[in-house]
Amino acid sequence: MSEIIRSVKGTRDFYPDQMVFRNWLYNHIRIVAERYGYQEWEAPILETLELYAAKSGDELVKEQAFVFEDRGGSLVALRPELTPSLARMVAQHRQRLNVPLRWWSFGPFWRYERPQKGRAREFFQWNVDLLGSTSLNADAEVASVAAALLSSVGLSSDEVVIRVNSLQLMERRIAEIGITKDFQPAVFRLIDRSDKMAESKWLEYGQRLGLNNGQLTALIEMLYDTDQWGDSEQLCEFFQITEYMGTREWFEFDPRIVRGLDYYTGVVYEARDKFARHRAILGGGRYDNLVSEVGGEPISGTGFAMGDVVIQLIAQEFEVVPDINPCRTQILVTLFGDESIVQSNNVANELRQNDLRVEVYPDVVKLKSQLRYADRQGIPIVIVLGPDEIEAGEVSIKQLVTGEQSNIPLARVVQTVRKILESE
RNA sequence: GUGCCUGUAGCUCAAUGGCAGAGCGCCGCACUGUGGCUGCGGUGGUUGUGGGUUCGAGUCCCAUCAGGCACCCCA
Repeated sequence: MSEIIRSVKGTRDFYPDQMVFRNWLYNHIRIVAERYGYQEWEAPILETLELYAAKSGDELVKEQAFVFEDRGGSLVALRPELTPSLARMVAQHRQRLNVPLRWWSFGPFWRYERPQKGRAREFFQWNVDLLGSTSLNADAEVASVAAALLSSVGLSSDEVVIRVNSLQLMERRIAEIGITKDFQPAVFRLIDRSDKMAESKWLEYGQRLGLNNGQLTALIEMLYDTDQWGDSEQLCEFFQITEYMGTREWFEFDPRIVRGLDYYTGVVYEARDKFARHRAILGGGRYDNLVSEVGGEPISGTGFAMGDVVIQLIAQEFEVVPDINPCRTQILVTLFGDESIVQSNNVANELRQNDLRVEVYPDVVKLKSQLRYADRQGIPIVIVLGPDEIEAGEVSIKQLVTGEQSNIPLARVVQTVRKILESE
């Protein structure tokens, strides 16, 4: 045998037993999103590079996008995020869309980075956005959808927190410290790293940026001031609304949250496990200018994205993922010989016409092997159909969990199987 | 792109520079028309690849490929 061709770095193979998690997550996502009135949508997986060029931040486009030339010579990118596509689609059909828009989407994304814990090059991402409202009700609602999902999958606010901040508040604070506006992006990055770097390194880094000791001291003091959200009307209102929405317990003010994407303009947040041992589970916030930047009429939006990788790590860590059998088959019909293939298929078809999920064993092999297969697949019922049963116009129904087995007339197969399945 | 760590059976991992092993899995038999459990037997390998040092390399050295982790960035 020649060597097995390798999969592409950073991609993951989803065997049936691994699809179970993704589908489980997707089901929770759909139910929660619909509960809040959000509609599912999807964008192309390929977009022109131009779409991302000025909107997503240099790093994401220049370093992390999968970019290539198509056969016609145009530069296209595998989408590294969804929000620019959202902005484009909204801009294209602004007039016919009934605002406010509440949209959600779940699909694959690609970023060319070194795979590591919580990060893959191909990943799935849930996006939730509300466009056409500048009210903090919208921010609080979208963030509450995030909280509702966390709750829905079985996590608690003791395990996961959504840390919230306001970019306006931060801008004000930074100005008060005497840092000019052009330093702001660099200082945001410095703030972002404050819990990652050792304090001495962090101070060094701050000095390199040109901050003096007084400014650094003031900055540190600000970063530890967990009560200052009271100075932000925006945040006061945000927290107040989450109270009304019944999700207040999930949120916490954190002055160190400044999101990396360039297009955020207002309230921002990210969810982490309580002790921040993993990467962010989800991140989001308000973006006021995005749609106008792709050439549309200005429309304000707020939304978040959640990747599938970190939430899986967290869900496994807190043991909230149920044990689901990837095999959904309810009944296996055995095959005894080439002569009895008619009878086996007749029984299977009758069951299928009654909405039951049925397999017929494809090969004439020992009954032992057929039963062992059913056992390993976790199929609860086996219908044994051999010469004796056929002769008598019966089938033999075996329940693998209890080992019980009985012969019944062919005409009563459906009702008997139904009864067994209902009693489980 | 930078740094650190790891590559041994299908899987998880052992093996002072000196005969490549265990558990699990898989296959068979006990039980030729009955799974799981048990007992017995069997299958398991170019030690990632290439080179070097050595009487002798899974082990040491170099290169290379792959994977993991961290940085960068971010879901």
